[in-house]
Amino acid sequence: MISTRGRYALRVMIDIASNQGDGYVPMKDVAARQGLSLKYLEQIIPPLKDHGLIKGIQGKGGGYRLTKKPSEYNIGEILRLTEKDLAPVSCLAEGAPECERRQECKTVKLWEGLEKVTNEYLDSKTLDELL
Amino acid sequence: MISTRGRYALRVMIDIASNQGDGYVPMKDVAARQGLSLKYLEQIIPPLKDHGLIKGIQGKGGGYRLTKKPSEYNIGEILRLTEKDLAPVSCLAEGAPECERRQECKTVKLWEGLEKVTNEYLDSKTLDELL
DNA sequence: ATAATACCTACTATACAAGTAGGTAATAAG
DNA sequence: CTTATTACCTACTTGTATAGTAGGTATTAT
Repeated sequence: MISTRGRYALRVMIDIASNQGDGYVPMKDVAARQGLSLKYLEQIIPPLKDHGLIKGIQGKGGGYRLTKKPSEYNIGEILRLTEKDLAPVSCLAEGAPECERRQECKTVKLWEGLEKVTNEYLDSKTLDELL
Repeated sequence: MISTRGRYALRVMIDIASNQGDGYVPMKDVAARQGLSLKYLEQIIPPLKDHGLIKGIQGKGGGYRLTKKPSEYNIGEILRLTEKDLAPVSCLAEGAPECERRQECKTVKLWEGLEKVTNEYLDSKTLDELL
């Protein structure tokens, strides 16, 4: 299940896209408009910045803006960066210990298929479709 | 993310299908073969019985067996019964309070689409495909 | 100099997942 | 008809992750 981290990140991206104009959008304003905790958003945002999806500028008049056109973001990349893991089961999660039963496991292909289907769906949707 | 409840339920169904022959399979044996806690499985199984997916018989020589052919079970129904909820976000979960932002929410259609995609995938797979 | 912003790290409360525990009721076999 | 074996039932426990709160520092426009 998608947690608040991923859901809020998406709302932040939508909010920035809707309000950036040709300037920068302060997270304080995003938090107020979206009814979310500024302090919590500050913890969610960093991976989006570190991977170049948004650009942040400090100081008065600063804030964030998108680095690409909304149509160039797919939802999957936003969620994969902000959500712990998009894997449908823990044994497919990144950094999960190799399962002893992997060889004889009758269900692993099912889960891999499910992971593929969800990622394909999320990668097929772009940010501008949500505006 | 699919929890142990759903994953174990699936393994139980596979195990019963593989071992029932023309008799009944004790959960004790399933637990031993699968390396799972009997006591925990006993908590997971009831909804499968209550909805007629399996039939239980008490007493010596008792156990469980399937009520249909493996090809007649789809994975989605097994998971929906044993997993708390298959909804991708909490606001789409059963019994969730109506979201105030529902009207203005830009993301709800995305989540509904994701839910549809995952359910369609899981409903398209049958138990016999896992044997 | 000041106010506003991003940026950083530690801590906390709560809920839930994943079991453990200790029984009772039913039934086949000896 | 006693015993062993099974399903079936309900309460309790423990560890971990989520969803924050809290208190700062660094940077920059005015």
